[in-house]
Parts: sequence; C-alpha cells; structure tokens
Amino acid sequence: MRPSSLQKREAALLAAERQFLSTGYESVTMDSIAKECGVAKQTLYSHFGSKRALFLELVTAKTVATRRAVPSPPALDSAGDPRPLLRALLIAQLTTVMSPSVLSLRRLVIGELTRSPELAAALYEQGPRRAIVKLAELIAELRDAGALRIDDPERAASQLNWLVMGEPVNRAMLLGDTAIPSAPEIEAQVDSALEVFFAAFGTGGD
Amino acid sequence: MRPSSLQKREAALLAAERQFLSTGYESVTMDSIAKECGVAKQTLYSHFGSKRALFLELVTAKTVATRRAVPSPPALDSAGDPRPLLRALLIAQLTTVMSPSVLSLRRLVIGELTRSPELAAALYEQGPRRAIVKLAELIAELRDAGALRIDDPERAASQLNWLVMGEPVNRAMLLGDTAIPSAPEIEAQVDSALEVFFAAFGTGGD
DNA sequence: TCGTTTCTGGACTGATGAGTCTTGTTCTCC
DNA sequence: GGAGAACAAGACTCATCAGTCCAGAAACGA
Repeated sequence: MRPSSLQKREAALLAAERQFLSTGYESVTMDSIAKECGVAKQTLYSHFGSKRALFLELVTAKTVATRRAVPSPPALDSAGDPRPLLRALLIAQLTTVMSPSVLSLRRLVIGELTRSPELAAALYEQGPRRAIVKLAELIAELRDAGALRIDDPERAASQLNWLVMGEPVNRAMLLGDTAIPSAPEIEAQVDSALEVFFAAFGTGGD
Repeated sequence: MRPSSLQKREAALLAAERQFLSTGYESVTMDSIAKECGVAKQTLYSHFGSKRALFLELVTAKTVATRRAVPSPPALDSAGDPRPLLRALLIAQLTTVMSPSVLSLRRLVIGELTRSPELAAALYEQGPRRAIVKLAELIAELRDAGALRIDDPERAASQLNWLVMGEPVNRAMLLGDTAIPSAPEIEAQVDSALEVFFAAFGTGGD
C-alpha cells in the first residue's frame, strides 16, 4: 500500500461526499467524481469496487462522524439549576442537526430509503434515537435529583426533543438550507421549548 | 377530446403515482409507466409532454389532494371541554400524515429538493404549514374562550403540532412504512402530547 | 358512412453512464 | 537500479432510457 494511495482515497471520499450530498445518488457519475478529485476512474474502482459501494461507505462514514460530533450531556454538578444543563445540550444538538451537510445527508438517505433501508435505519439509530437516549439519561438524573416531575423519561425526552427540533428540521427538509436558523434563533427555539417543558414537568419555581 | 382520452390520462397518472412514489423519480421509466397503464408511450408524451412534466403534474395534484383530505377544525360549541376538540383534530391530522402514500410523497419530494425546490415549498405550505395555521386558529379561539393561557397561538400551535408529529414522522421517514403507528398508538401519541400541552398552557382543571 | 382525431406498436436516434481494458508511467521497497 | 505494485489517460463495451417517427388500427362526431 502506497502512502499516496490513502490520500487519493480520502480525496475521493471528499469529492464523492460533496457531489452526493448536493445532487443525490443518481445524478452523480463516477467520471465527475474522478475528475473532481484528480484521480483516474480506474483508481476509484480499485479502491471501492463500484459506485454503490463508494456511496455506502461514504454515507456510513458520514453518519458515524456526525454522531461523534454531538457532545455528551455534561455531568450533573450538585443541585444547581437544571435548566442551563438542558439548554446547553439542546442548543448543541440542534446546532449540529442544522448544519448543511447533516441536513443534506438526511435528505439523501430519506430519498434512498427504498434502495437502502439499512442506511436510513443506521441514521435513525445514530442520530435522533441516540440524541433522545442521551436526553433521557439527563432527564432521569434531573428527575432523581428532584428537579423534574416525570413518569417516563424516555417519552419526555422524545417530547422535548421534538418540541425543539420539529419545526426547524421540517422547515430545513422542505425549504432547503436558506431555512437554517441563526444562532440566536436556535437559542430562542430552545428557550421557548424549555418554557413549555418546565411548565409541564418542572417542580419548583418559574 | 375523446372520453376515453381522459380515462387514459387518469390511468397514466395513477400508474405514474404508484411507480414514482415507490421507487423515486430516476428509476422510473416512461416505458414502464406506459406498460403498467396499458397505453402507448407516445400517448404519454402527447398528454404530458415529458417525463419531468408528468412528474410535476403528479406531485402537484397529489399535494393538493392530500391537503383536501385533512379536515378543518370543528366549530367551537359553546364552552365545553376544549380537549376533545383538539384531540379529534390532531388525531385526524396525524392519521392523514401517517398514510403510506403521504409518507412516500414526502420522501420523494425531500429527495428531489435540489432539482425541484418549488415542489418542496408547495408541500411545506399545503402540508405542515397549513396544519399549524389551522391549529393556531383553533387554539386562538380556545384562548379567547378562556380555556388556554397563551401568548402566541401560532408558536403554541407549532409546538403542539411537533409534540404530536415529531416522533412518528421522523420514524416513518427513516424506518419506512413498518414504523407507521396503529390507530390506538396514534391516539396514545396525541393524548400524551395533550397532557404536556395542557400542563403547560391549560387554565383550569386536570 | 366518412373524415378526423387519437391511439397502438414498435422501430429508431442520440445521449449518457457504469464498468472494463490497454498502454505506458510513476512510485516504493529491496 | 530493478521488480512489482499502484496509478493515469482514455478508448471501448454494453445497457438503458428519453424522446421521435411512422404506418396502421380504432374510436368518435356528424
């Protein structure tokens, strides 16, 4: 294995990512990928075997990379105000989801659902499912610390998650990247969701 | 215009709908549509002009048809319990959205976003946007009747909408039609959303 | 029944794109 | 410096598909 071989491989994945994410599977050609990353078409085939295989590898890698980009919930520091913790986590999650490349990946995978249900299932597990599980863990801790009045943390996590994500994700899916909210808008979205959440589940003040 | 001509046209749209919704735009051929509806390819072209035009007409018609399938909120009958009204409307909306053909349409349009942003924008307006506006109207009435404590009915409507729709829509987008909830599950989903909503915005009892 | 319009069936064109093959070149390691 | 692997460049095969063309059959209106 030549060292330059790996570089070419990375360059190919990068070009493939850009093209697949921006125009979908069908309308991308192996020639255009080869041209963009300055590599012979044959090299693509010797590295990945087929267009489909390249696509699968790309999407899988991107899915995993995105999962890693979402931070874990912060440790619970004694009995401080629970809201800032939830607020920070939700802002981080929403900001990650609202990035153009994550949105494109989501659109791409949804469009390919019939052809590659495994990709979509993986994205579901690594994305929203995982986010909600993380959220549920934090919510359960807060409940145990007496800061929330909640029966089913998992359900509450899902509700809070979609209270935050529903509108922005739906808009971005159908209206494109111009509908991506700014940082202050993201904060406002999280804050108004938390108002509802704490009005429903909060114990003490506010 | 021959009467049989219209029938052929309808048959063509039906076959096109089935095929486009189940496998996406690119992988459908004019030959396969012609074959399925028992019509010569030339007839398709004389009716619709091109594959793209057929697709656009199909999706537009289907979008409008779906909008019409969602019932309007019922009239406010004096000062009864507000919950059954919201409950009935939300169940109807969620049930409509959770039908296989509506879900497929949504997936299809999302996958074609780069190629046809107008279609996606139209779906957004006729679908979620419209549902939320309807919901906001009802919520505003309930607020005026003293049943809810709410500043911004439109925002509250969006929150309630995604409290109900978020989880099921996301699952159906990524996990396919096997993730469609049953009727009792739909009711349970609406009920648990309404619990949160009324805990946050309700005035009196409960 | 006659003339017109519409449909059929299938052949045809032209373009495109996945995947292969060939020839020669450039690395890397020994 | 030489052997073998990985690469470049591009020609080539083969299949598919949108859209056209045409000759004949069928349906319609008057």
